[in-house]
Amino acid sequence: MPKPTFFNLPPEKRERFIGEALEEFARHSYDTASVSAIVERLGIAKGSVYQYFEGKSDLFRWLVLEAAERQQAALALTPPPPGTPFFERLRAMYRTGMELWQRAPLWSRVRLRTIEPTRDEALEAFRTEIRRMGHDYLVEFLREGQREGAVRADLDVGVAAYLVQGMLQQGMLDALLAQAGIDLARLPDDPDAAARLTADDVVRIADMAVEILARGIGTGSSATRQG
Amino acid sequence: MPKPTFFNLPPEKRERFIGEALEEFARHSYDTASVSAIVERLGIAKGSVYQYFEGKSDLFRWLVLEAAERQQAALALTPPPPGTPFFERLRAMYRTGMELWQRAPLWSRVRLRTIEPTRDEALEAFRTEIRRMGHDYLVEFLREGQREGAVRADLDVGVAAYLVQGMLQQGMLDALLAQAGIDLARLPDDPDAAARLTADDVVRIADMAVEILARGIGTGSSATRQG
Amino acid sequence: MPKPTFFNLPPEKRERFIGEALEEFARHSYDTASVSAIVERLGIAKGSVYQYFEGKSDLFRWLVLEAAERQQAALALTPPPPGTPFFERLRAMYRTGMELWQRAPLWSRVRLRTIEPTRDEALEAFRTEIRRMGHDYLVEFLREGQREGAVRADLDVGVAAYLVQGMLQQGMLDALLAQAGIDLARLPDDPDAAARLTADDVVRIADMAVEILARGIGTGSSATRQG
Amino acid sequence: MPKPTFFNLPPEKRERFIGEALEEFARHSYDTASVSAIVERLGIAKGSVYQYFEGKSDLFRWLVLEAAERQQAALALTPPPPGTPFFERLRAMYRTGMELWQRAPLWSRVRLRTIEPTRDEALEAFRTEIRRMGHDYLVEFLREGQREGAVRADLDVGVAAYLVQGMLQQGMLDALLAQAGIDLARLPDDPDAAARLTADDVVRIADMAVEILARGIGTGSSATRQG
DNA sequence: GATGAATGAGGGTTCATTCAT
DNA sequence: AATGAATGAACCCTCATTCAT
Repeated sequence: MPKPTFFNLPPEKRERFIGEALEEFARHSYDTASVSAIVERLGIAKGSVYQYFEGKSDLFRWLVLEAAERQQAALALTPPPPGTPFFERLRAMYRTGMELWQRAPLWSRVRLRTIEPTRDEALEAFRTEIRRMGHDYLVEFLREGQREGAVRADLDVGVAAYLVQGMLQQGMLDALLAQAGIDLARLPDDPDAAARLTADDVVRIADMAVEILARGIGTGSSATRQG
Repeated sequence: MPKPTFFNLPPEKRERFIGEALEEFARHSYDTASVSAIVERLGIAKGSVYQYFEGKSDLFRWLVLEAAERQQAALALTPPPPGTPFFERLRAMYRTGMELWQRAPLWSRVRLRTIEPTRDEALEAFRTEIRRMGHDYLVEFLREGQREGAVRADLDVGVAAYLVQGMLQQGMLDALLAQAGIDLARLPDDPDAAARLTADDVVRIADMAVEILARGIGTGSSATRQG
Repeated sequence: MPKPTFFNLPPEKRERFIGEALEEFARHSYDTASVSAIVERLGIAKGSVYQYFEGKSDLFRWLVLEAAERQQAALALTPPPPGTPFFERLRAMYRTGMELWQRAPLWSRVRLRTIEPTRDEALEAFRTEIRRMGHDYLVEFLREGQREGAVRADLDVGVAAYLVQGMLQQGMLDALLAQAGIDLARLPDDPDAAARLTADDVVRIADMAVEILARGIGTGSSATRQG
Repeated sequence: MPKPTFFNLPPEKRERFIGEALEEFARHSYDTASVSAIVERLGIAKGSVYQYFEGKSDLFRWLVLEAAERQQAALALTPPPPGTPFFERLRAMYRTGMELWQRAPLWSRVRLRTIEPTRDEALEAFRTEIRRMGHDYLVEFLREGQREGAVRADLDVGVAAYLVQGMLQQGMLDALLAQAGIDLARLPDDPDAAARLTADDVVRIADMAVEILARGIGTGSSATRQG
């Protein structure tokens, strides 16, 4: 976690720091990201980073957690009204997720850095924990769908959660990037690329994914219709 | 591509070399993999690597292409008989893919290294090309399904291919690893972990994925039933 | 020397400061001791150290001198009655010294830091001076012994002083630590280790050293008998 | 331990390397010695050090062990004839030790670096082991003296060994340095200072130490006479 | 064909000290 | 009087690559 120093920074300076750190870790994996590169772009002394954070891994951890929190906050902003059918809730969730990708692609990218293993053994525990939380959340969500009769009761939700997550994480990301005509590696070079996607593109892709899932794991009793 | 020297190597020596290089790139991303580590384990001179290959990226490229070829070869070994329904062909394809994971997890792991961007700019073109090929292949496969009336005609196969690939690449991999009780990062430490999966486990997961897809993107006219 | 600020400090705060600084320099040599570590444990600002002292070396110098003064004060507390034979005075001196080790091992440890050379050239003059004083004191003490007929008259006290000091400084320290079952490096981690020595242990070791010296450099005219 | 690379080095280059490394670790404690300083003086690349040794601590360990071996070898060169009285053997031992100090003061200095604790936790085990061996050797030597009737039977040799070692290690060293008119810290700056000591000086100091010990711990039955 | 010593830029991290607040 | 952010040099170590042998 950041040292108090970090929060005492003038907001403008802190934002600049976050911006550059975010970009570095969005652009490169944890291992290949470089503290030196960050401070060079910022034009500050290398030692300063260690006034703000315990070290590279501390900075990384904070960015990832912050990214997760911002995602949570965005999802919590527009909660579906009570009684919304399961797959509608899923659709809303992923539309929101994709809008986030558009508005803050770097944060979303860093959020997904937890997928990749690291050479830093101490980070692996953190990574595993974050991943487990994501999986558990999805399992519980699918179980709700089963209780509501929307998801097939015979589905092994433990396994299904991985498949669904794969489609919604890597799959939708790749689809979006292809639509925007940009490669994952180039995204931080051109963070506005995501913003150039039309709302229609985003909605269409999210809806396609949800429809496939609705048919694929749904009972069919509450057929989902596209907007 | 390897220099002639590499192919002139005594087969046993070449195999040893491949084995260690494979393990290094399975264990670590391109950027974090270490040529030094490979030669150290092999007990050969560092310069030898540069007798066999142009350099690190050349070695990586060859391993990835070799992995792809071995996968192709395995798929070509048991071609489905003419007339096999579309989703049966998909199921066979992914069962085979997963059996490959069990038999040769390191090759499969290296094959997927192309998902990750790299700091080596020169490699990015290669990576993009490989990925495009994988995507194109899947798009064409889905189009076949549409022509056969097995896949919904209104599906945007360009987008769907990404979703399907996400589910079948990251999703099935995660599901398999969870079943084997091992983390992706630990896989090369324990290459036998994959082998400990029962054939039943593998079949069950592959079939679940294919069933979800059959319902999700299929027309329902040729419903797939599990064995 | 400390700035006036240091002496204006509330006594409790000053004591805390001394305690942590003492521990740091007891635990580590001058060069490897860390000002940062001290302020971190104290929870005060780094700049404060520079309000109290000129810098790291100034702080170190003061601690060493203070340690020497406290040792002097302890020795002066129980002066041997006039007429006490030479080796009895020596014995009393070293018993007291060892009791000090028990009561205040950290101060004693810092006192001996002057044995070790330093990278800080400016400190070397101070270190040499302190060492010279210790040596001169011992030389003078041995001369007294000669005048009293207790120490052999033909002894080159200049050289002998070094030998005696070696036995009594490094030798007795090592013996004591071995008795306490602790290594010098671990002493500051467990300052109570010294306190666990019984008075008997201490007396026995001090007496053994003094007896060896009495026989070794004494005239034998006033044979020393152990209590 | 050094890598093979080190032993494959042209002898002249290897000697230069040893010389500079030796000087650095003679001049500074393990913690404050600097790999950078060594390579700078040698005019070689920093990476080269890591071709020869695993790292700083590996280099240090080797130097210390090498120093111990050279000392052993020197002692073994002139074994006392059978029947030599105990304190004569001790005297010979320490005369040899001091001649070594004269001929190779840097090696002797590095040998004693094991007295100082280190911040490198991994080194502490090595240091403790080396120290224990030295102590054990002296204890056994004193026991021999007891068996021969030369050392008082009632002496606690475990404790006495520490006292003797203190006198002979720190004490004789300080005496020698004072005689040579040089400080321990300045020794590596002027390695010839030791060589300027006359043989008489050395013999006189060693003999004085042995005589003190002979009287101090001896039975007096085989009185030692000075040459 | 094989070697392996040499390179030197780059990695993350620690530190005592300064100085504007 | 106290703060604590900023500095920047120094630390040890790793790496892919080269090239004379």
